[in-house]
Amino acid sequence: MALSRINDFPEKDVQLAEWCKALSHPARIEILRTLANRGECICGDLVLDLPLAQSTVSQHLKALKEIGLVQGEVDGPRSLYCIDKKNFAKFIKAFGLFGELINQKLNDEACKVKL
Amino acid sequence: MALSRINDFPEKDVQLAEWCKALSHPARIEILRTLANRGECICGDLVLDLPLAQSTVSQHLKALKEIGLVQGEVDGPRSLYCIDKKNFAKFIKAFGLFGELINQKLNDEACKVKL
DNA sequence: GTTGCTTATCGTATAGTTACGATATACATT
DNA sequence: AATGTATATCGTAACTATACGATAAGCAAC
Repeated sequence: MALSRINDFPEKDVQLAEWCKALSHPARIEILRTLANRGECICGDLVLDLPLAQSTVSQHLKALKEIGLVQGEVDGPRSLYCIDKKNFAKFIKAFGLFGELINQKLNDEACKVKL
Repeated sequence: MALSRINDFPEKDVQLAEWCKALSHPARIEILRTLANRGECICGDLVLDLPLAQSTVSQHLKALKEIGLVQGEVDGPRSLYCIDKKNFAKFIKAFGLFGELINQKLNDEACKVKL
């Protein structure tokens, strides 16, 4: 790259883009859904659920943790994960506002282009 | 990669992941918002709006078109773009179902892990 | 037909993502 | 202390994304 231009964009949009990137792989979607269904999971539970190697699942968990959508805690020899409710709610809200805004405009003003 | 495992995941999740990937860059978020606000745009309008070169904007538009969130049409020497309302609505709906499901579970069953 | 304008595509460089196996680390249990 | 279990991290490979400039392609207007 010539250099990333990410920081030339509004912070709010950068944040929404990052959250969406967290959902841009089906494994991470599955992980979040499983964590929601079970309340909490150890890494090994998720490995059984997913068609991926243990190290790969651990990597996806790390990504979700860094983005802030899950929390992790050491529990003896295991690691216990759960969804970070507060940040997840922020994400849902930000996405909702974006979607609402667009849907509203699309209703007001029909798209004139036909392909 | 050892080989992509994307197709070992449920089609529904792969689709949602792809739509989210479309929003995983702030330029594409901006493009969608601008298209919604103005109803339609030519590529050059978007280039003025964004801190990116013309070829880069064209690339982002191509990506959005391939994913199905925007439509494009040739208009003389220009290209006219607008949001693909139908697919955008599908995306919003799929995302909403995912978010709802998770929020519901998070309310039922508090996350026990604290970090 | 030539000029000018707009956009797409090509070539390319760099950075980031996804995936795995192997290994290290950390704790429990014997 | 030694062994076993669970997970994180390292090393690595392949692929994908981001970005730009340069060029090609398409159309309008002269």
